Amino acid sequence: MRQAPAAFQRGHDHDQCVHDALNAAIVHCRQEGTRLTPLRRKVLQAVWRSHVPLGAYEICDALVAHGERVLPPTIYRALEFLENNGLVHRMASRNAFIGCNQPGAHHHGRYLICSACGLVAELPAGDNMDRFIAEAHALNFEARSVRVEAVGLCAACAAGGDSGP
Amino acid sequence: MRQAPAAFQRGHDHDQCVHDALNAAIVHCRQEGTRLTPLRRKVLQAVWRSHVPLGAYEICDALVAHGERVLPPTIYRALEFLENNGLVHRMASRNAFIGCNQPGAHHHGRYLICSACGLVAELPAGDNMDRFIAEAHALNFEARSVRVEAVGLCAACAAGGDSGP
DNA sequence: AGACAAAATGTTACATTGTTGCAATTCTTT
DNA sequence: AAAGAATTGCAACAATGTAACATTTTGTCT
Ligand SMILES: [Zn+2]
Ligand SMILES: [Zn+2]
Ligand SMILES: [Zn+2]
Ligand SMILES: [Zn+2]
Repeated sequence: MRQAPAAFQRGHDHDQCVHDALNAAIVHCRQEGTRLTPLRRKVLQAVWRSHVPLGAYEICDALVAHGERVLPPTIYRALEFLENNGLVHRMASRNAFIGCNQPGAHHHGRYLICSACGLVAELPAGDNMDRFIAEAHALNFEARSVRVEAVGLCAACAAGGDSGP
Repeated sequence: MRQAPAAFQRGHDHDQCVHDALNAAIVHCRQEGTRLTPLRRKVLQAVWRSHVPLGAYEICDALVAHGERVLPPTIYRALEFLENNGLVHRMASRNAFIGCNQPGAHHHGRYLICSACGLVAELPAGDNMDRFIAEAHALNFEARSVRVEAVGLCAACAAGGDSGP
């Protein structure tokens, strides 16, 4: 069996996980010439601190808990920036946001969502995306972006495990 | 090129489309022993009248326009019933609902969503679903339901066409 | 440095979407 | 008919998302 995504590994070094994501974002924005301001960095950090997608108002609360007073419009604007720059993804089915582990603007997304603990892992794009796009094309539909969301149980929860980090 | 889904065929007999869907729902509920009450039937009809997904409040408005006074909680309950019985699907990315053309409780969903005219077509489950589930399984994730949403342009809109029904 | 323009953030007020709780009604079973 | 379950009506409310405008910060050009 292949290695489970980091989000599902209960023992993984999550501080490192967040740290690496922030560094990758800093590098990415420098390369693109976009501005990862302190506020945006804090929002991104809050999102990454959880492998369970966070809602906009939960991000507000998280920042307030860190002594930052930030209101919804500001959060939504920061999230808009982060999403446009491929640093977070919006999980529409949950009204919540998750950090992207493969920054770089627009790409198709494939997600595994545990219905028990809420953890979400993003998979790298696979060739079944291309097959689906080809299938749509045969129906005369030009697909620009494709999202696949699988809801089920992660290994820990399937094993009757406790809720995760 | 294969035949485009009915939702994307501007000339299709949409009255027939709605009529067939309602009949299929009636048969399905009779078989399952569930109750497609007048209210639920009206909600289902309102949803089917549009191949563009309707929000809950739009359904309210549609019913009011037909002389029915119905409030949100009632709509949401009817939609919950319809979704549980596989008669409508919720498009989370749009906070809206679309009729299912292949009733029968829980099945994976694959949708083509036109970003220009908003029309949505549901495709029958394909084998790329199975491949994806197998891939998830190899990562120790038990997928129970999978949704694929492709956003792009339908043939009419790609051709610079007008907005559709 | 000083002046200006652009971008980002703060703030208020509001719009939209979805839910809780309970009363009234309708359907089913005894 | 009487009791019990399911459905619907209704009022109030919670959660999510946005519009409009003021203020601050940042970058650029003299
Ligand atoms: Zn982590
Ligand atoms: Zn889990
Ligand atoms: Zn139709
Ligand atoms: Zn279209």
